[in-house]
Amino acid sequence: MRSFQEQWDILSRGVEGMVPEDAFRKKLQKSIETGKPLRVKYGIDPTGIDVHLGHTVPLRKLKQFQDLGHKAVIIIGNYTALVGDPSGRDETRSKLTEDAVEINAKDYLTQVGRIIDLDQAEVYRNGNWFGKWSFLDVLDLCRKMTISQLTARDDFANRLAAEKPVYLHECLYPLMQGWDSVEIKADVELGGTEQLFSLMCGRDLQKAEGQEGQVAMTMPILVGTDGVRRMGKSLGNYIGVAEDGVTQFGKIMSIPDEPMRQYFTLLTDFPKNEIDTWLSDRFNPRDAKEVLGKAVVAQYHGSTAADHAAAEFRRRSTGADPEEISEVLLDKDLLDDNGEVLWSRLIVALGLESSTSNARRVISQGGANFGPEREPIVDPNGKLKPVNGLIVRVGKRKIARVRLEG
RNA sequence: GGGUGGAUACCCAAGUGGCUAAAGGGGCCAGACUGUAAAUCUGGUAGCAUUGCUUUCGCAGGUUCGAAUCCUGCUCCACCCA
Repeated sequence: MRSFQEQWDILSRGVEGMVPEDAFRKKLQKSIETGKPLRVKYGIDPTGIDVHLGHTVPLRKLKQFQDLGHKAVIIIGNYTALVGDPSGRDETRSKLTEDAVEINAKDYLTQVGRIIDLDQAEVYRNGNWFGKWSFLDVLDLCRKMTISQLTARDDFANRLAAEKPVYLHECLYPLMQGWDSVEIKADVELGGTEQLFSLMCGRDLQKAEGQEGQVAMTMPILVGTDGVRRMGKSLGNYIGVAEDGVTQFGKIMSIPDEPMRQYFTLLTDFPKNEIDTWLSDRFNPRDAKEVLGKAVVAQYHGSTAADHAAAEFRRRSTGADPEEISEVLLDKDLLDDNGEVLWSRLIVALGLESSTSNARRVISQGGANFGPEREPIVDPNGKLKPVNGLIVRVGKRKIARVRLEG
């Protein structure tokens, strides 16, 4: 087992807060002395299906614990998912069915397995215990918190101030999450900064049950590809771990410069001095972003794929077409008696635009071209006689090849 | 139980009889510029058989030459008082 200082250096990297910090030091010290690994909890609610880089921030931290010999304990919040975490939310989450939650849960674990060694981890569903509770048990749990404690939270306070609803079941969420810690006797719980309330709730409940009380280790919220708002699926600014390398790489290249340091710190293992070098004036931010992109893609697809993604990106940035162009079989019904087809219809048929109106728009704006010479398509009412293998481009990214029948 | 306010396009939000496919903002799309980044600027953003036609303003009816706007009923939501 590594020394205290070595572990501390790794584990404290990129951490927003440890509450309380000295408790963590003690726990870590004790773990080293006794050889007993820390139990590190991370809970996820299977509400969606795409694990994105924002989720990987605490997951990567969990992996670091794991690599240092500690025990990763993953809680699948199949019961809490039915409630909906109000943290960081300005509105109530919608309810899921139990079946949907279970499907999501399995899918989640597959994706989480890309980061965590699941064989070495303990995985629990909190329905295991909550499913057996009686109403009396629930009431007993409610006894542990006051309304004023709840309303002190920004999430709720803001919503109340904005005259938006706060439901009773949402108030139970932190208590449920906290109780999970009691059940699994967590030493540390990981979460985003917005989770602090729930994490501390776990600590309080544990102490009330005669346990030591976990340390809340909060991780910064990763900003999304827009560089402004938190990364999230519903905001459309996320990079999914299941996405292909070329897509991931392209998205990373498209982030603003400002969040680069955060991305480097939270998503890669580069030592700090190396990150400083990349982000110094001596390097073009573009190149630094490329390093970042490769490092991230390599984690999910391997270094070969990362190199390929970077090369592919360069190809496109020099104006070349991508290596692989999707081919679309053209329905001959679209052709008129002369064997011609309207450009606008062709563009829709190729899946480059969603409606002929959109296609016409993009044509009249000069956003479409075709053929090896990239001849512009200028007339929204124009037609052509399509040939096999014809390449049509819309905008900078959308491209497709025509295939005729036979 | 009582009262008040609300439901408008992807989202927020104006509009209270015709000039409204519906202001403004966000998002998104295209173009310019660039490091194919961001920022900025320009244009666009219901559909179609596109100089025209059709559908859209919670739902269902009604009044009117004409309704998102008026009337009736219904559904849903929030807040306040108890």
